[in-house]
Order: sequence, then C-alpha cells, then structure tokens
Amino acid sequence: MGAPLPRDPIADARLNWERHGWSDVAAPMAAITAIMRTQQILLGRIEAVLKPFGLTFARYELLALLSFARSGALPMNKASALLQVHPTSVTNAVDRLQSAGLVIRSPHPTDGRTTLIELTTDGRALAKRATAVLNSEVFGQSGFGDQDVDQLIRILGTFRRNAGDFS
Amino acid sequence: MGAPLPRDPIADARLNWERHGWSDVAAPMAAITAIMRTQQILLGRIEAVLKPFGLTFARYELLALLSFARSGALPMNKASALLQVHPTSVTNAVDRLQSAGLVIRSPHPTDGRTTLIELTTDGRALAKRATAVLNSEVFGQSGFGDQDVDQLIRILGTFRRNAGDFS
DNA sequence: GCAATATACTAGGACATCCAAGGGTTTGGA
DNA sequence: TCCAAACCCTTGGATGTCCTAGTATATTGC
Repeated sequence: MGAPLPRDPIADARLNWERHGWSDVAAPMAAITAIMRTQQILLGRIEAVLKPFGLTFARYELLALLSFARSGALPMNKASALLQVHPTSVTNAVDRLQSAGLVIRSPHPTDGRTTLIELTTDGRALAKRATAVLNSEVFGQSGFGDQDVDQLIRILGTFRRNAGDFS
Repeated sequence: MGAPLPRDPIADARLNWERHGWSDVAAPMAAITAIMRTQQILLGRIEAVLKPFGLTFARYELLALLSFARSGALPMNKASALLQVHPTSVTNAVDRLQSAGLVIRSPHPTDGRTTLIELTTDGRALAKRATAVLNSEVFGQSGFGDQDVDQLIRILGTFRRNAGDFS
C-alpha cells in the first residue's frame, strides 16, 4: 500500500494498551493483531500468483482439494467441512469454477439432497500448474525460518484443536 | 460451522503435499494455511463480541486508533497507513461510522485535499466499552500460552518487517 | 506564474464471507 | 404408513477488501 512505516503499528498498539492499564492482555492483543496482518500479507501474495490463472485462493483451495480426492469428486457439504468455510461460500466458488469449465456439478447417486463437485480435465490441469507456481513463489519463499515454521504449526495446531476445528 | 472433524485437514493437506513430491514446501504450506484458518477463527470471535455494539472489527479498529490519538482526530490517509488497509476501505468504514454518529469528517485546516476523521463523544464512549469487552472476552482468553504469545509476536514481527510493513 | 506531476479522497465494480430463509429430499419415530 | 425433524443446497442481503478510474487540491520545475 505504501512505503514501510517508521514504526511497527502493532508494537505501538501494544504500548497504548499498556499505558491504558490493560497490560494483562496487551501481549495476546498484539499476537492476535499480528496474525490478522500476516494473513492479509500472505493472502495478497497468493492472490497475486493465482491471478494469471484466473483463480482466487478460495477457488484454488477447492480445486486442490478435489485434485486430492481419488475420484476427483466430492459432495459440496464435504468440501465445506474440509475447507472450513460456510456452505454458501462453496456454492459461490463452484458457480464460478463451473462457469470457467473447471468443475461440473453432478447428482449424488443415492442421496437426492447431495450434489457432487467433479474436476474436469481442464480443472485438474490448471490445479497442477497453479500449485507448481504457488509452491515455488509463495510456499518456497515464505520468509519463515524452518524452526519458526515448526513453531507456527505447533502453536496454531494446538489453537485450532482447542477452538474445535478437529479432535 | 459444525462438529470437530475427526482429522486435522491441514495435517492431511501436508501429507498430500509430501505424497506428491513437494516435501520441500509442505511445512511452510501447512504453516501458512494454519495462519489463514486461525485468522478466520479469531475474526469470528471478535465479530461476535462486537456485534452487540453495532461494530465490525474494521470499524472498531478505526475507532480504537482514533481514541489513542491525542486530539481524537486523524487524516484519512494516516489512518489508512496505520491500519494498513486500502484507502477505500477507510472511506467505507468512515461512511458507516459517520452514519452511526461515532465519527465526523472535518476539513484539514491547511491541506484542502485532506479530510480529518474525528471521534464524537459517543464514538469515544463506545470504543471504550467495546475495548473492555474485547479485552475480557477475546484477548484475555486467546487460548495461546504466554510463551507461545511471545513466539508469535517474535515470528510474525520478523515476517512483517521483512514483508515491508515497517522498518 | 503556469503547466506537469503528485497526493487525497471517493465512486463503481469484482469477490469472498457470513447469516437468514426457502424449497427439495431423507430419515425416524408414532 | 406418514408426518415432523434433520439435512443439503441455493438465493438474497449485508460487509469488507482490493482495483481502477475520476475529481479536487498541492507541489514542483521551468
């Protein structure tokens, strides 16, 4: 958005919290705010890499998920659960991926309520190409040290479990 | 969204990455995905706490920022830089906060291009009440251990600096 | 002093996310 | 058997974020 700030705004916020007598929660506030900001930075990088493919991160995640399913197909509700997003978000993503010819909807063979999302040949190919670039341009240059990556996985894994993501 | 999953979907994604020969970037992929998901969980908690106040996180952040400014006023571009969001996002937030009577726009005394955002009495009072609840309900119960909070602040601080957030 | 460039804010559009509701399909208990 | 409750997906609405212009005001350079 612009040039680097002369000071870390999150560190400043923490100081403000302490000055106002909220020292007991100043550190977690700073950590949480840092997570929000980091997510924003990472999402920006990812979206920039995916843009040339006509994909967004939400659509890419769905494509990638399908590409790992043996049959290349998953029920919408399953995708919603695994991606941990609201069902309407999956509907939205599928609409756009289907318009782009990357997936198709098909009826579930035994449950009339369920819709299967299926990768097309184009969809599978695009997922592969996008993953390769994402790996080299984003995940391979995350800027996190190996030790820090392990720490993040451990800390956030515990958090997610406690938050009820999985058991 | 639902009951906990039987398995950690991010750990599964990491296994899929390794199975496909991308072991070198599987760990950072998992860490980055975990950050995305953690942000989503935290944002959900924050929005739930702010909802009774008629606030969203974006609007709360602006209110809080203003409440720490000596005069209770800041130029829009300053707010955009400190919150690290696009100027149009600030315009959006100010529109809504102004409709709610929490801030007012006023002209900059010497620069005709600049608009100052100023807290109203109501705005300052609401920021104070919202912060108290956020501190007790979210930051005070983050679910991160003290050591982990320090680790997060260190790791993400380094990342943000390297990403060009501040110098 | 005036034109060219830079800066500040806003309008309009594309996407994503969630919530609330509605219509169709299954399942289960009376 | 049959109807109510549960489940699945979609539609419509509210928000937030970003990008791309477009307008207005300042600054700079000649």
